[in-house]
Amino acid sequence: MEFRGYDINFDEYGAIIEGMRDFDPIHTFECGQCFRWHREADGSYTGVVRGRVANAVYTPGKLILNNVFADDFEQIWFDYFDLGRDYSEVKKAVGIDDVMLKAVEFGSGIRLLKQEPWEALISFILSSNNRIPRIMKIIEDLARMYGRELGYRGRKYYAFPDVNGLAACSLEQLESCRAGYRCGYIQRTAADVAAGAFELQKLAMLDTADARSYLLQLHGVGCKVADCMLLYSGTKQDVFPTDVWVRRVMEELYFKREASFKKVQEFAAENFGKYSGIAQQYLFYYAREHKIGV
DNA sequence: TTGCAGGGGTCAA
DNA sequence: TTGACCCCTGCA
Repeated sequence: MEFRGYDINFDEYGAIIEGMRDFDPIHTFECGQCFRWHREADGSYTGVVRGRVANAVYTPGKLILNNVFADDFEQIWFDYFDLGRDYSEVKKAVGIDDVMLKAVEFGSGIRLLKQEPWEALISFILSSNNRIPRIMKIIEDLARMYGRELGYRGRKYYAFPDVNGLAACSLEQLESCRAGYRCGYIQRTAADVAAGAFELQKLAMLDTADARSYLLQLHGVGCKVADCMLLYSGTKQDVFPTDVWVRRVMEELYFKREASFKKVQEFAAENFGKYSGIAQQYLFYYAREHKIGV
C-alpha cells in the first residue's frame, strides 16, 4: 500500500517500508536521544514504544519493523519515526558551514524519534547527572516493576509505567530502582501530573518559551531537562539542549574560547533556527564519536 | 583490592 | 554562586 509517500507492505511478521531515506538505526538509536532500544546479536534493534514491542531491521533503503501492523503503523510508528519530515530539507537548512556539513554527513541517518511525552519527561529527569547505560537500566527496572508486561518472541518486555502507575508508588518503592535523589523528583512530578496540576497536553499549544517555563515548574526539571523533553517528545524542534558537554563542544568547534550557556543558546537560535534541536543531534553525535570536547 | 573524584543536572540557601 | 544530592564508574 501507499501511505503518505511511502511504499509499505505488511506480511505476517510486520511492516516492510521501501524507499526509506535518511535513516540509520545506529545513528538513530545510539545518538543518545532514547533509552529503550537494545541492539540484538544480529544487528537489529528491539524497542518498546507506547506499550508496543517492535524489532527494527534495516538494509539500505528498506526498513523492516517486525511486530508492527497496519493500524499501529499509522497511529504510532509513522509519527514516532518522524516519517512525515523531509530530512534533506533539514540538512540543507542546518548545513551552514564546514563543521555542520561534516556533522550532517557523519550522522546522516539520524532521525528524531517522537517519544511519548510522559516517558520523555521522566526519562530526562532521570538523566540529570547521570550516564546513558545507567539511565537505561533505571528505566528498564522501573518498567519491569511498575509497567505492563508485554511479550514478543518468547521474551518478556515491559511498557513504560503510566502516570497513575508511578503516582501510586511510595518513595521507598521508587528507590528500589536505585535512581537516588531523582526518585523524589519522579514522585513529585508524577503526583502533579496525576492530580492535573500539570497538564502535559498543554505543551504543544504553547510557544517554545512558554512551554519551557511551564515545564520548569516541575520538580527535577531545569533548562536542560525541559529542552530535552520538548525535543525528544517531538513537541518542539527549536530548542538546543545545552549541558556542560554540549557547551564544551561548541566552545571547541565554534567559539575557540569559553562561552556561556546563554551564548550557546543564542548562537543556535541565530544559526539553526527552527531546526536547532536536530542540528544539535548531528553535532552531538559527531562530537561524541570523534571524542571532541572530552 | 581499596579509596576517591567526578559525572550530559537541579535545588535551595 | 555554590554545595549537596544517590549511585556508579574509572583510575591511581
